[in-house]
Amino acid sequence: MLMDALQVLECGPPLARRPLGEGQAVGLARVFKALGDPVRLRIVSIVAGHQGGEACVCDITDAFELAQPTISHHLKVLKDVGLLTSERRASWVYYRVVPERLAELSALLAVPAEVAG
Amino acid sequence: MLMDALQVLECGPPLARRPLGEGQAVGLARVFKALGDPVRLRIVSIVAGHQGGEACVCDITDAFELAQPTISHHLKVLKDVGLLTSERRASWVYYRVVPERLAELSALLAVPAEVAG
DNA sequence: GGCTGATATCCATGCCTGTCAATATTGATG
DNA sequence: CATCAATATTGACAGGCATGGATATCAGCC
Repeated sequence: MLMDALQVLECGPPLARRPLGEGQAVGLARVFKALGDPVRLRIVSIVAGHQGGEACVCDITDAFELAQPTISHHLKVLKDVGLLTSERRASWVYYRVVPERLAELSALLAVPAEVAG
Repeated sequence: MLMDALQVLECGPPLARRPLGEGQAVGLARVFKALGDPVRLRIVSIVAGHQGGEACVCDITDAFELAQPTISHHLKVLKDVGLLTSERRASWVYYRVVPERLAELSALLAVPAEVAG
């Protein structure tokens, strides 16, 4: 489902080199849209910066004044686009970021010399 | 309005170093949300990759099968978050990307060693 | 000043989404 | 098995957003 976008990015040139195809744009837009919410951005930040590179849902929930289902919803969105993975250990579920995914986006937005002047 | 997010990013560490504050997250989320649409993503790509680093609205409109007001709307969104600038020359309006803005996002998503393992 | 082409704004509409209450699921523990 | 804590799912609702038609603005031209 998202694999194609991932594929495209891994060997793809940055944004400016050639116009994005519609399919690639759809896949990428989903990932950016997932980051396009303040709560989700903070979640990624919290998880990425947490001890051991992982955080359990309770850690995240405590950082917001939002209902637990809301946090769960946001986690699902981030997981669906491949930005987070989850692993259950005992009663707790631990989330961690997918560094490759962030790296792809970072590379895509890296400004090539032609444009940067 | 968006200057604060810009400010924050310019000297800020990447996502994982410390949890994003709510205000920063709101500003950044707006930019990511602007990129969270396939049409807008392609627009940025087209403008960035266009001859001379700029494209007029007609160039962009021709690349889609969307009504002109729709393209105009997307351009406004991208401009409002600081990803594009526009300049009127004669009858045409030319848009260009703001490289610093892309660079900020790219840097923010760059994966630090702790997380990349 | 009128006319024409390029772009922006306004308005309406249908769809998407963030939020939460209620409920279900899952795992540990007694 | 009953219970409790942690997390996910469901359903509903309000606000937001992408789209396009109609219209306005703006620049060049006759």
